[in-house]
Amino acid sequence: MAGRTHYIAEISEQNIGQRVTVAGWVHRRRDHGGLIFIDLRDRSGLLQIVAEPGQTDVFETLARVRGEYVMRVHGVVGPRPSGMANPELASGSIEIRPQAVEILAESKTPPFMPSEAEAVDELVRLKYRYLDLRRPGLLGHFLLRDRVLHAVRRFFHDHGFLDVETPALARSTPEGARDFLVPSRVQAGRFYALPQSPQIFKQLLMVAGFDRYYQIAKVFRDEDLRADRQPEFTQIDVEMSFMDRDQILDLMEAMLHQVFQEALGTTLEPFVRMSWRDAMRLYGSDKPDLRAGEPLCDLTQAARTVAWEVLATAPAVAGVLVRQLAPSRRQLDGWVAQARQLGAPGLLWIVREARETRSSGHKLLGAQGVERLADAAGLLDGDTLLVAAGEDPAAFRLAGQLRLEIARQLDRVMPGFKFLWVTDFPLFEWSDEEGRLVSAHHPFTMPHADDLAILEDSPLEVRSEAYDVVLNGSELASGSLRIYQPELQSRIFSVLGLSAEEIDAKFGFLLQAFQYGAPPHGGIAFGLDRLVMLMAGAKSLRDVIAFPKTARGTDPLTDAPSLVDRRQLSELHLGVTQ
RNA sequence: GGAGGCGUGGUGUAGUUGGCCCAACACGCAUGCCUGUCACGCAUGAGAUCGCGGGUUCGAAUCCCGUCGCCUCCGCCA
Repeated sequence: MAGRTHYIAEISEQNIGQRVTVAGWVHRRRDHGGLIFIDLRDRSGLLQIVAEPGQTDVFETLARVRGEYVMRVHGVVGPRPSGMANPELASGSIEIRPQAVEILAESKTPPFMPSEAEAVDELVRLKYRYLDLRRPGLLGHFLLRDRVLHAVRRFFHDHGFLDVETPALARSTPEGARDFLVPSRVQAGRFYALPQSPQIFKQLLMVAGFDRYYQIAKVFRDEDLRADRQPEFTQIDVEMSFMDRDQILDLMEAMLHQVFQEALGTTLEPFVRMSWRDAMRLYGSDKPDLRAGEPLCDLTQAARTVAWEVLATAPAVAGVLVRQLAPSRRQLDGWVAQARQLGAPGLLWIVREARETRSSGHKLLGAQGVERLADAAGLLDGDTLLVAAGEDPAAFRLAGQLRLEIARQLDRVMPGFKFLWVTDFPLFEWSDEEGRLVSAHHPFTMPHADDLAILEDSPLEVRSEAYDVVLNGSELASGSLRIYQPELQSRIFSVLGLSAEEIDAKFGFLLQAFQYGAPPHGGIAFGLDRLVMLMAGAKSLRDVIAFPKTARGTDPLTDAPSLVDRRQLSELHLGVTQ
């Protein structure tokens, strides 16, 4: 007896009467003394093995088997006795009557059983990640991840994209996230950086005339972690030449449609497209969650005419609509408290009911002012309006956060996948920390053609040809058309306040490349892990990465990062301070 | 860097207004019984000095100080 004839999921009632050999782990055993049931598990599923005492050697072997032992079972597929089928199990109507069994490996009692629920502390699960990954639920995420990657690769290959690898040992670039550094042994005192993205290389590939590039690229950012941020993660990195923005958006959207169709069997709706400005006005966020109900109301104009000066003179007044609820006073107070916690000075509420309109603003605005705001928001009987006033983006951001929080509280977030494109991001933003303008996306982003004239005079007004894919309130991809004219690139650098020497030292090679015939080009990068996480309905990136890091950046399984010995350090010309 | 939550047998939790707790329950584990279970059942048993260090007290899982670890969020993430 060797190998196996079937994966468990391949065995069905069609195989009744056949001899099969299966191999896997003991998921669970039920020992009745005179009768032993074993649920055998392989990657594909579960199957019941029944041992009766008649065949002594088989029975005795199965009697000493324990959870997570590895076994091979050779036997005949049989139907279960009538009334004994288990509808919970795909193989619930059949079982295997073993003729020979082998224990291939014993197992110590595991710290937790893969057959048990998710309730085990995550630190323990990470320390025994190989056991955790045996859990059918977690395994399922990786089966999905594989299908997604396969669909992605097929799409790009079929559309003429070349899969090209770019260096993992690259040059440190200024701007952006903190780099992971790798010391050079050969070049004393010098460092490589692990790529935050293959950005510069893929642009050089466009200069090289590769025309269409993609890569499933591992990238690294040395920043603090979150449930949806790991220090190393995987991007679907894409770049293409001679395409305008809408052609790129169309093609990338087609890619996602195909991936969802093939990996999940889900047909997506066409993606909404929205400018950054509209996204901020309508949702108070550059990554709106379209599942969380209606957009915000812009009440700034309506508020101009009310009696209360604070509202009338506020640069921005934003309203959150909560339809058909009749909230309790306690609920309303809770939202006000929440708004305060988010940094708002206050929050006004208006509840329109058939007989009267309740509001916390009657004293300040008068009944007329309350009605005016309610009308402007389109408030119907039974609806509630929350009003936040403040600085221009701030009031909308706050209202946007409240919109989300309340939708979650009321369990009103719709299921499904709501995609949108957000376009026309600002080219620059002000950095308080650095006291200068910085690129909102990256310094190679193409400015909007209509705004080139104000590049130097009103840089903060300049829109860019940058675009994001947003899925369910989460940034899934980010990209842009790139600058391909060296002169324009120099203008951008100088608006960013980089000196000629700095530019030459940091980006000289790129600018030089652009002097040898750079095609117009643009691209995008998708967060693969985030995509799989959202598709799987997982709460954390850790659930879709085989060997993830903890929130403090450690790996409890291998105990990385670790100390290294003095000799390794001295070879690298390094000393550790402190 | 900041805020919050958590830390008690292998696992999940209870106990946290100090003494009734050298710690309870469930799962798991061991042994025995059990021929149709599928979270099998029944019985018996082993297993934790309560993250770690210090302090207060006649007495600390429980109070105080410090520290470590995990999780979430803010900052940060071109």
